[in-house]
Amino acid sequence: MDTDNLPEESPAERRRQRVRSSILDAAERVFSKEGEAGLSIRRLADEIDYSPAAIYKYFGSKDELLDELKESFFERLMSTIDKASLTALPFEARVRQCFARYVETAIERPHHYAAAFSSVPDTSAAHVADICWEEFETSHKGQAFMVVVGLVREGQEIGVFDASFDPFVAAKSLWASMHGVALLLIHLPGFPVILPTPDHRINTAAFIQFHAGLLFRSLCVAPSSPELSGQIS
Amino acid sequence: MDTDNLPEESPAERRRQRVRSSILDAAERVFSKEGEAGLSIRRLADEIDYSPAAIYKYFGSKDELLDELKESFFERLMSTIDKASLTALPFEARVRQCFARYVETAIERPHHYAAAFSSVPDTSAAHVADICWEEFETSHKGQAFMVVVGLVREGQEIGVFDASFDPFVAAKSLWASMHGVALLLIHLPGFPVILPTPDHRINTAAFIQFHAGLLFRSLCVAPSSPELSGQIS
DNA sequence: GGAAGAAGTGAACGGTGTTCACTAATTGAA
DNA sequence: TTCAATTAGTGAACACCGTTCACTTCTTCC
Repeated sequence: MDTDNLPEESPAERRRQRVRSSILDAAERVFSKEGEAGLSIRRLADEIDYSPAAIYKYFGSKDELLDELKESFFERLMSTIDKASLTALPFEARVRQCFARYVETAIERPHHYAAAFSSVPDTSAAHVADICWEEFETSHKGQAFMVVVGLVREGQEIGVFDASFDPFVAAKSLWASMHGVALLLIHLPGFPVILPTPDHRINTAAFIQFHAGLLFRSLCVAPSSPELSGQIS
Repeated sequence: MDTDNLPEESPAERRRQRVRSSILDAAERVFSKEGEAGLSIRRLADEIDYSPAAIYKYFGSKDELLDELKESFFERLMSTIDKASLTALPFEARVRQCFARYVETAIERPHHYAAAFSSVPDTSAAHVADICWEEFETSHKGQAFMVVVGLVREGQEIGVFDASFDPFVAAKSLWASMHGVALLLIHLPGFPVILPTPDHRINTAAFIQFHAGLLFRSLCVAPSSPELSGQIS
């Protein structure tokens, strides 16, 4: 039992992994193109020439299969932002890079990103408080978040960002903003170009850069008028 | 034909409207609580003591029914932001109010808001360019957007906001940010409180205000260092 | 009163996720 | 090598879904 998670090299196990991968590959292929709507167990079975019931020997349910797809996408998203944060660029360029790469990666696979944030938990009970930090911190989501926290802290240390902001809260704001841009571009892709006159039309990449500029700006040391800062009460 | 949209007062018509409303009411009730997942035609039929087929005498399809739910929610959302923009508050307070009321209204009905932005159009073809401004401008979404554009313009006119920003692009940024905060609060409601130490915990309302402050700040006249501004290339 | 039309229904079609008894293949030990 | 034990894979079924359609029943209007 102790050796369960080691890579068993028995032919049976390798065969099993191969079939499992072929299911995931087919799922990835269909999901990328058509999203959750186009992905059914029966179609997946068709695609890999197995019976629908066979899939259940490899995945407990459709949701479990989908979760695996989403999780591996999150891994990619996390590694994207992590890599961008480790470049040798000057601070502002690095922050903008992180933002841009995150949004670009998100809209590259719109169905994945949208589906990853599609569940609406009921906020009725005290259940909300159950979500604990430990659980979050070890997830890919959490790791990506910590990268953003790190950037805020760095900006504060070098005196570019306002040190009065709580880095966690500021990072949350930054993330919410990235999230919003990514989802707006995914759900309303025509939006960046449907402005009234050609003069106002800008493309997606330029908009991402513009927004990154605004975000950076919002955290910088305070402009002259101090009453504008949004402090936590 | 010209009088089609006038309220016909024949008893038959009134009866018809009553049944139609009862369907929508039941749908609203179920959808608010359980979202799209819990709402089926058969269940709706059960709830109002009709057969499933009867629903199709009133709505062409389930999607059509859902669209009506979403549309009326958008109407409420639009009127919320519109009303907030017309208060007699000073400029900054008014902007913050608009932001806060938008996000609050969104998370009040999480399923509605999430569903309203759930379709992922394929960005493959030139189809994207088809979305035209006229169509957008007359929608509730478009009207809400124009309110934000108006606020940006006002800020620029009174010299609080940086006049070099294109109001449409800036408004789009603002909206993306509001959108992101709303969706983050909907999909990860535990997020605002899952910070590592109690010191960093803030509640939802405080976070919304904090973010509003950041947003306002990001549009204000430039801080001393001019290279920080995010201009459109 | 009787024709025309609208309201409402039950049964069916093709689709979905999932289960389960079943067979066929593979494995490991005697 | 043989044989029991385990695993892989299947087809049929269940309970649900959105939707359609022939059909009846009720209402409206001439």
